[in-house]
Amino acid sequence: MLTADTRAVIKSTNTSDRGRASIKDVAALAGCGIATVSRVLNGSGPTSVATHDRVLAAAASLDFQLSDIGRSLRTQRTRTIGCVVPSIANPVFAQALQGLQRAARAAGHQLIVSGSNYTLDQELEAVTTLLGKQVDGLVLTVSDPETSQALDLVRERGLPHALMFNHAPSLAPCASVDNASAARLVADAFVDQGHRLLGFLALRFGSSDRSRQRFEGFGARLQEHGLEAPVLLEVDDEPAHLADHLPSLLDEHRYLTGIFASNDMLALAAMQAARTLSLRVPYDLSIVGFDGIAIGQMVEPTLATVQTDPEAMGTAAAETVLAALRNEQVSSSCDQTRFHFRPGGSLSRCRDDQTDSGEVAASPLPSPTHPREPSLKKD
Amino acid sequence: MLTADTRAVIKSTNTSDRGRASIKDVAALAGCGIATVSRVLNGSGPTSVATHDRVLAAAASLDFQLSDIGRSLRTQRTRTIGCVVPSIANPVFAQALQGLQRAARAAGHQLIVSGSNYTLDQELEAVTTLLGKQVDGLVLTVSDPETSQALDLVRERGLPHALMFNHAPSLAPCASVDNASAARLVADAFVDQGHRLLGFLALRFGSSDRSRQRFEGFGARLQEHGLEAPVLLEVDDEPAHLADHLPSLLDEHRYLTGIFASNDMLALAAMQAARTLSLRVPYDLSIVGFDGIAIGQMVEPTLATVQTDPEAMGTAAAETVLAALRNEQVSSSCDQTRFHFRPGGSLSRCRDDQTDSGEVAASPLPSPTHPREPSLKKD
DNA sequence: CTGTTAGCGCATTCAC
DNA sequence: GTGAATGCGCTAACAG
Repeated sequence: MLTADTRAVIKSTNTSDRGRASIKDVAALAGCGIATVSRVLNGSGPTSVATHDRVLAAAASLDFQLSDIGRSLRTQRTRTIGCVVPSIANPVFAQALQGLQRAARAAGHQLIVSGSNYTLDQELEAVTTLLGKQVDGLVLTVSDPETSQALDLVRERGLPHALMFNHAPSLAPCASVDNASAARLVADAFVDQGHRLLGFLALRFGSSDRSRQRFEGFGARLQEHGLEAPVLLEVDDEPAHLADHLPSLLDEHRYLTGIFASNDMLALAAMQAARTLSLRVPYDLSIVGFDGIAIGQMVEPTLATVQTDPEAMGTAAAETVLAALRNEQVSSSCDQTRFHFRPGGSLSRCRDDQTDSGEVAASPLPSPTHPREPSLKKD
Repeated sequence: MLTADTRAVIKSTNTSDRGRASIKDVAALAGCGIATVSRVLNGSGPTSVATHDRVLAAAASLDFQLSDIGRSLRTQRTRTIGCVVPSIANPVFAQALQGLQRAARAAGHQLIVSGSNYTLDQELEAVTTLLGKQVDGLVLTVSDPETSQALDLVRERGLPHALMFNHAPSLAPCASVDNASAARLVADAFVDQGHRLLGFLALRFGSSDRSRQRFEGFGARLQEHGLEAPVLLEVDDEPAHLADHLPSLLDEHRYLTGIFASNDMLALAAMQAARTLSLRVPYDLSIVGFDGIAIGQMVEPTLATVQTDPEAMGTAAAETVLAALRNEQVSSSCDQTRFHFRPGGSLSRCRDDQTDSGEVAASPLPSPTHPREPSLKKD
């Protein structure tokens, strides 16, 4: 009969040779079978305290860790959730990822993140790769749920999934805001301030359902106010080129008194572009964004925007797929996150305002003639 | 001898029953061995066009995809790189992730991202989990390379790795900027503008080597200019609570004319806090940041800062571990990314400046008395 | 050119 | 309580 010590000598095949220790090494060192090691380390099944301790000691001395890929192959679960968003660099998605991460981690899952750079092929490629990696679930923000091959693929596979930011309850569970309704609030805000000539600024309008929904809500509400549809200002270049193109775009539309930007990053970029043109925000041009990212409140003037809760969307999306992984029934297929219009210094009364009915003229309204500069230069 | 069709009937065990098809199903459908399927799908080894096509057809009809976990178990490689950063929500890390992602993807690798929330235990936990997942390599930004258990663990395991933002060439390959030298530039900039009473603002100073290196470079250079060491303003709360604590912190130190913030996010938050206190930036308080994130250029006044290239750091870190994965020799153990001081509206001449030597007094310097409010309210 | 075989590390059934 | 045996999906030898 072999003592534990003797066996310990006999093994020595795997551990030191190459890479990390395997469960066999631990079993050999502890003088037991691999099944026991598995049971101890997983806390499954009964074990005597004696062996329990021996296994733990052995594992510690080898600083052994069960291999996830071995387990995954066996259990067909990876404890991993895939996530693809248009851009990690956009704070709005970064915040959502934060929420996702927290929820996933709390449930013992890791996140594999992929960025699609707002393109359809990278979107599909990312999902394909993720499927190959056998993620247990998927959280996506796609360019357009109605036509997304990526989403189709996931649905075919029957993998637990949820959309973030996208709103398409009939296609997939989603965590989003009601973009159209939110955009209507923006229209109201502009109209309240006497604006009539408005533009809608979007990045790659054609490939973002969110942009379109916001545009439509905005336009529809404007028409209800008896105004014309907003002018669509589209930038479909690389986000990096924004600084180049935005100023000329704004310059071509100087007659506009207000611009609703499809998201806060764009709105901020527009504010910067306006400065380039010596247009003063909000006096010469009012700007409203969408999302409510933190930096919007740090700039001067502060950015008027639709305040949403990206982190909550991430959390909600995560909960949806986590619930599905636990085989729970998902109650609502659609998590509508709260939102509200958040006033800010970037939106003020229109200088061309002609309305005499002072009913809504409660906000501080600068006289038609303005001082040459609001702050930086002295006169 | 069985025809392909007959065999196709015989299988039917796995495919439709449960989950996805396996390589066996494809082999059966194509009427060949699994090895051939593997060869065709991987483009390894020779295959006749005939079987090649049959396999492809079979795979397509089952919409089969090779399982990464099967492959990983066999090859002991996961084509996956783990990454842990303090916070996904900080744009500086988001940008770095962007660079990382691009490089990793180009090399056929995925990224598993984890946030440590600037805490040591989450840092260690994240790395442990990542090791369990058998990532091929690791890219980290740790709180302090000298003492990080997480980094120790990785080094013990002998896994290819690289640090981002951290600068500790003796411990691990790293992609960073020379924080101390960069901070000296900031000191010069402040002194050039006649500032003498300066503060250094940091978040969790004790647990960030980057903060400390910047503080030291800043302080050392100030002393070379014959000035006192900067006052250390430390915020060690949750980043979310910044808005609460920062104003009172600044209020306690009204005598300071300039503040060097450890990073741009903090600097932006400080600018916001200053507004809360009706302190005008830069006239009442000059602020300089560090990193050079894009939003810094979108705010008004623009943020003076040290311009770095986070994306390049991500790329460099990725290249380092990718090279190691290809068994290439890493040339330099340390990739110093370029940086430069970037002037901005948030830093102006000190109003208390007593120097008569008007040599550098080129910047527009407002008179000691200012209008009551900069912009938003009318008087 | 192609099929058979042997594990990779693990969880799990089934005896003991 | 515990161990031996099986197979998850795949790639790499090795025969043929």
